[in-house]
Amino acid sequence: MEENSKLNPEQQMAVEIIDGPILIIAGAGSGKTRVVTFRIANLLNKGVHASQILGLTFTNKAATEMKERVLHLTQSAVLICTFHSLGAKILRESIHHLGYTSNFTIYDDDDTDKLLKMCLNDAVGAESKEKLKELKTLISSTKNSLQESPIEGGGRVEGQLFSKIYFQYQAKLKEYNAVDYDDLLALPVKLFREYPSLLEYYQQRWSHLLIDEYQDTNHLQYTLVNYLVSKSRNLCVVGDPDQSIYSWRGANINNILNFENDYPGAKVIRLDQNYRSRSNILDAANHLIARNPNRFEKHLWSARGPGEKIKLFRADNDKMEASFVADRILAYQRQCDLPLSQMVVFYRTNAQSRVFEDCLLQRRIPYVIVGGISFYHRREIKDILAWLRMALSGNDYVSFARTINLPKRGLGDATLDKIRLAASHEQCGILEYCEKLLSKEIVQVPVKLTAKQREGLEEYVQIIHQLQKVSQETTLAALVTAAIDYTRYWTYLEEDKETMVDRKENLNALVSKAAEWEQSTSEPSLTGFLEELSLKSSLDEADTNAERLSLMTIHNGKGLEFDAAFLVGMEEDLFPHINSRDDEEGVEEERRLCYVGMTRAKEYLYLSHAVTRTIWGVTRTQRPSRFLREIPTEYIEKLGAPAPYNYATAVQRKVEKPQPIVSEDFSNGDLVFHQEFGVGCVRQKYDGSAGLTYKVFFSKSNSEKNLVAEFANLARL
DNA sequence: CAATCCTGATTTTTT
DNA sequence: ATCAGGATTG
Repeated sequence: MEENSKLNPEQQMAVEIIDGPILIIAGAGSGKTRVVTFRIANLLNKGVHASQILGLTFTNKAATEMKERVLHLTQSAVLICTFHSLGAKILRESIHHLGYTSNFTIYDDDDTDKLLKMCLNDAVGAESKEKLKELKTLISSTKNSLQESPIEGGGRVEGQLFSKIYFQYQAKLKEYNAVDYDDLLALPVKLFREYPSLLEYYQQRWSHLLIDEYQDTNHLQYTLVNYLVSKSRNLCVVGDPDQSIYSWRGANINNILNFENDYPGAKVIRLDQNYRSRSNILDAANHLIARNPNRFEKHLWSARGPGEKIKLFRADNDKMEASFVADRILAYQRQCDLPLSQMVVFYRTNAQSRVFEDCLLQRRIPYVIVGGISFYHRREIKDILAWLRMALSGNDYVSFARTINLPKRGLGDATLDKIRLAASHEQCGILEYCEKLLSKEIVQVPVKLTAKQREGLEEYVQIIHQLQKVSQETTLAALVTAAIDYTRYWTYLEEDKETMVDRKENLNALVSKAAEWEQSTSEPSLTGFLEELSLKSSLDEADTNAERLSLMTIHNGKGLEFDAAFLVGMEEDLFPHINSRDDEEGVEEERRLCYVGMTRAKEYLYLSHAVTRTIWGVTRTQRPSRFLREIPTEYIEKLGAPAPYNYATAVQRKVEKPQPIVSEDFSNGDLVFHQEFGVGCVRQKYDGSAGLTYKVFFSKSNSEKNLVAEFANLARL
């Protein structure tokens, strides 16, 4: 919809009621973002100061988008951020009350896993994967219950063991001056409880709150918000119970269902007009979701006309399903002028992407997998960041353990454990302990080191000192470069020739990001940079404008829309997933997930399933998903085996046997094909350390690779 | 302490 | 089929 076209009456109401609690039930495609933007503009018009408004979202992407739209409409900068970065902000200002310092580290899942493993090891001397997983959820549930003491677990982990580990885990976090993701929400709540004056300060600071995707809030987020608005009661929440798909992560759908009870006198506004989908698609989705017994009754409608029927395709096997989808996509692109960026393949599990990738590669259809491993979770990036964290605090044992043996310094697990325990006894930070140990200062529990180990540790401590010095006097980008240089990280990378070039590229990208970030921030600091990176996900990097087909899990599709959507693998035990099969609430959530997937489509929706599917090397016979039966047949058109699209087969034949060319005659701009990486574009030709090298951009991975000409295996297209 | 083989697990993952 | 982490070697 156009930015300045008229709001419908419900949208208008949602914009104009600015005081008191208000719940906006915003169905799929009902113009939610627009309403939120206009609402903020209206608040500003009515005299609310920009600094008093706080908007909360779940993803950085959503926050950035909303911030930009508000800026565009009103020229005002309003604080719109994720729940977790709000938590981080509050803690940076006030965490000293709880005995941490304000430059605390934020641990991601990787880091907390390592910490938890340590605790489990210390407690029972052994660890099992299953227990680890269970402990993780128990810890998270404890924090979500707002208890200081561990909750009862119903599983294999004994209460006493869990209790011990929980306290250990929490104590270690504090010792290392670190917080986990849950702490970013739980510790502010703790502050609000224990320091009423602090609470009052934050209540005054933000007089008007706005929460997006309220159906996905967990108890911590609910409580945090509840504290903040309990005085002003100016709370506007936006959400759709039918799109609640994160209960397995602790989201509580009751937060939105009980809103009127929690905030008496709340106004409820329903946005029922869908501006996105053709009514065949929307009505089909409505019928499906109506099967869920426990829900807020609502009925979305569309004025966009019926459009085409939903296409249902039954394939003999998973490979043929993928070929069908790929051929349809080519046809849409060439015959209907649909850009690839307006099409999407949705699947239930990540493992399903593989067969599609192969197929798209063969047909030279550029694609991108949205989600997956984030740039910031790559090993080399995490390594360098761990060095920087050490330079920052020196207490962070997890980062210490990550970096101490890079490259090998003869300090393995056994020695590390000794050092850790000794430092703990000594009651000093890990770096401080190492300094003492090396300077032969009296330590109560000295750790015996071999000459080689001592030398290694000396070198390590010296590097940290150098980095600390550099961090005082130079730019962030230079600091990151220094971290790479001083640690001789490139030498370390060269041990693995296979991955070396890519990893180096990634580190260069990290330096660029540091420089960029420094430019765009008013008060750049290492702490701030590290925080930004810990709170960033792979989704935030995805750029949806490029001319590429998107592949993603349905979970990752929430909030997006496409002209054509292909919902694949509609089979029992895959979707609904086998792990949800036996419990009614689980199936309901799967059904909501299906609803989310269907309502992403504007014009064309395809549902497909395969009769046999190869999973983990085993071929199984699959039954069609129950969801297919739950959609009335009047909206569906069954497709027979499709005539393969001629162009596609022609291209496929051509590409099936690309001639590996050992060649030095590519030039910038040449289109090439690589067996593994797919279609690419030559960006640069230069003399690398390993010989003549091409820098090629591959659309599949959305990344540049350096290929040594001799092994390039490229075919010109 | 490091290298190697082997076993076993593989839903979704906003932060 | 694949890959990460564990146990077992050197």
